[in-house]
Amino acid sequence: MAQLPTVDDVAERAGVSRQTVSNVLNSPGIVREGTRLRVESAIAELGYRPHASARRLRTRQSSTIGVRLDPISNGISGSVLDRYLHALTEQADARGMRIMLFTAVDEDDEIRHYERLRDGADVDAFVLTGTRYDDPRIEWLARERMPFVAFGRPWGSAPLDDPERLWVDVDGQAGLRMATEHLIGRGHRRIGYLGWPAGSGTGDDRRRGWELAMASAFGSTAEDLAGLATETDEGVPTARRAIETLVRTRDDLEALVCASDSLALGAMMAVREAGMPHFPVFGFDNTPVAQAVGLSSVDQRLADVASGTFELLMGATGRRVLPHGFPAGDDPRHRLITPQLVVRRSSHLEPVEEAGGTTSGDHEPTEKEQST
Amino acid sequence: MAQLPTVDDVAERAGVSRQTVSNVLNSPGIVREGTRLRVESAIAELGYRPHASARRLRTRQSSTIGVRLDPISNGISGSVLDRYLHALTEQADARGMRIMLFTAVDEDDEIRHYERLRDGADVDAFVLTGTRYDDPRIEWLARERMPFVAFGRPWGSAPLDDPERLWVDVDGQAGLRMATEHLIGRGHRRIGYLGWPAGSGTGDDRRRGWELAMASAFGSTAEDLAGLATETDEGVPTARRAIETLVRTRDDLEALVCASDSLALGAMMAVREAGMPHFPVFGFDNTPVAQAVGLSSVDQRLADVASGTFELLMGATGRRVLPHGFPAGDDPRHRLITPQLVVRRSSHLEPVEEAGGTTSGDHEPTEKEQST
DNA sequence: CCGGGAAGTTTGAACGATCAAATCTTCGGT
DNA sequence: ACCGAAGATTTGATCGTTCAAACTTCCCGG
Repeated sequence: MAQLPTVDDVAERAGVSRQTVSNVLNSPGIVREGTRLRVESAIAELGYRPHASARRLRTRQSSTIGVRLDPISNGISGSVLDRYLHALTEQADARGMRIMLFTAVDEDDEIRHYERLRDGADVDAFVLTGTRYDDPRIEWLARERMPFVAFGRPWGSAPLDDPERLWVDVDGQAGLRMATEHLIGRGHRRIGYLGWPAGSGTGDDRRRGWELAMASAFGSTAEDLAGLATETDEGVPTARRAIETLVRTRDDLEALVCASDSLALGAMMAVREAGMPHFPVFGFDNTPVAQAVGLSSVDQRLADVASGTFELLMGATGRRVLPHGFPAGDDPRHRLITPQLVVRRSSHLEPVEEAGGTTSGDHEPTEKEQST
Repeated sequence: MAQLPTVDDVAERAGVSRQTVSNVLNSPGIVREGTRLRVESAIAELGYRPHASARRLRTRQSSTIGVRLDPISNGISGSVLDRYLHALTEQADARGMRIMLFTAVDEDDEIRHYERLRDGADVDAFVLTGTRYDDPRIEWLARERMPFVAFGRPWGSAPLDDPERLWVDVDGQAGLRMATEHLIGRGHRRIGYLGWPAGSGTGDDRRRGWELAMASAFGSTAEDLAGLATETDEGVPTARRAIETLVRTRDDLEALVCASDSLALGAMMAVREAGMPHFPVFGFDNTPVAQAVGLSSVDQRLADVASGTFELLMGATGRRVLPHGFPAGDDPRHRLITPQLVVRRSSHLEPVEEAGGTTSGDHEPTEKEQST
């Protein structure tokens, strides 16, 4: 073949005009059935495919969503973003959209990329990750009226239901509450919490889930809780040292829930070294590592997060990005996804037979689940 | 502003024609200096940015590279591809290129996506990962003369230096040889190998590195080596069981090198349970998990792999993708990257003080290195 | 002072699609 | 049968850029 076929080639073959071919593709409803079939078979015979750039130029839409790939995959939890990215890509495929990546060294650089990608009409919208208090990126996007959705609540000064700030997030509070209640159901009372220093919205929210579960089951006071909680920066070695200290000072501790799998992994290592190989530990994120080492965890349901992202961007079934600030109908401006417990060996008191198979190869959190 | 400025707006402001503005942007050399400066300041004043879709339509280039995001991030080693993707995105930025993602359920589906993305002029080239023996994707791309580079040698029937099959890979053989020699240098002799079943090009290549190191240091025969090697499918639990067996039958084993971090992690768990907390173990991939738990490993230098990918696609400094089968000049059609040892606690006999800091927060393999 | 060629710049067309408006068909109601 | 409106299809213009060729300007040697 000399050249790729165009709408004109298809039109000629089907004995209709350009525009009719275009209509068959974009608004099949307004074309008479006979014509439509004729055009469709011409398309099939010629193997015609619309030229994406030409369409984008004319429609002024790129059907592309920009995502920044963070500079450093942050330790073992970094895989959360990677899995989210994967789920996003699948959703994008289903909606006729594409995901374009870019990198940036810091937030200002990221904003410069926003400008460049917007002005070049490269992307219709952005998806943000790793949001923080009063994130300047969100401010910029809202001010410029650029469509976007943040993965992670925009904790900060603006109200969470601000219609200009769309977000999707995982209900970490519910997740930790579920994990804690699971342990309570297995008969534990003195359940500790290992989290990050106060001040990160995400971390504070997760801790609150543990606190609520403890308070509602045992009426624990703030003092009780403070004695059972430890805070440390993210990382396996830091968690390990923190728990080594904790188990020395609190030898009545029966179990532990953690704000992340990294922390939980460090904690697991510490309790095993301390001669308590079956001390129950719960992580958060359900990373591949948790799966590999048999760590119970809380799965973020990233597929649901991704489909929520697209619902906010494009409406329930829309094929194009909605203008900034105008989600379809009365849709709420956010999605809060309830995560799912994944119970593995690490949260059982008794040793688990080594037969294996229960934790190998599986990827979906189906081993044993408990919702809400 | 009502509308984004176009070349015409810039041209009017600078008192020149469209095409001159275009020339300033694309071939500054042919424009007289005075004119160029005038146009450049008009561009700056108006904040003009070329419209990417219009340019792509006219030039018939998308300046975009397609990458398939694998359906399942394969366990803890999945992060290798994620980090490669990140390195690719950075390189792309530097070359004025973009990375577009797509997903596919299998190889045939992936090929259908190739067709769609090519015919829609969405991408100029593809980057393949996870290649296997006689990979049908490579055959299709070569037959269709679509530019591409594979990360991973196209092990199989075609010769490795086939000019139609460009590839970049990490020299796994050198990596395992380095790891083995490092252990030999520390005085070990009976060094075992834990790898995958024979038949995967990558696995066989890595094993060969261990064999060569052993043979050249101790003159080990094939029989000696067979007794020291174990094979199992990828995965932490499988590795753990395999090593539990191995240490029972070979109580003279002194150290272990593995084909992946997953295997190494399982091995570490097994030897620790067996009461040998300081048994030296080496992994491969330098995943975040290895870093987190202090596992010595072999780093793939993914930044070098990514820049090699772009050198093959676009030439040393080119700004556009080269046609299929015609790399610039006499460049070899491939890049074989030598990996780098990252030595951590897991390969030391003596316990390491718990002070930490040596393995926390770092990301680059700088803790202690040894090249070739 | 003119011819010729290189260097610099402009003009018209094209890339492949969709939008907006014009034209042609179909069909029901009187 | 005829009219009008709704339905279906076609035509002309346009999105913003670069290509190819035409045109201008400039410089130099004869």
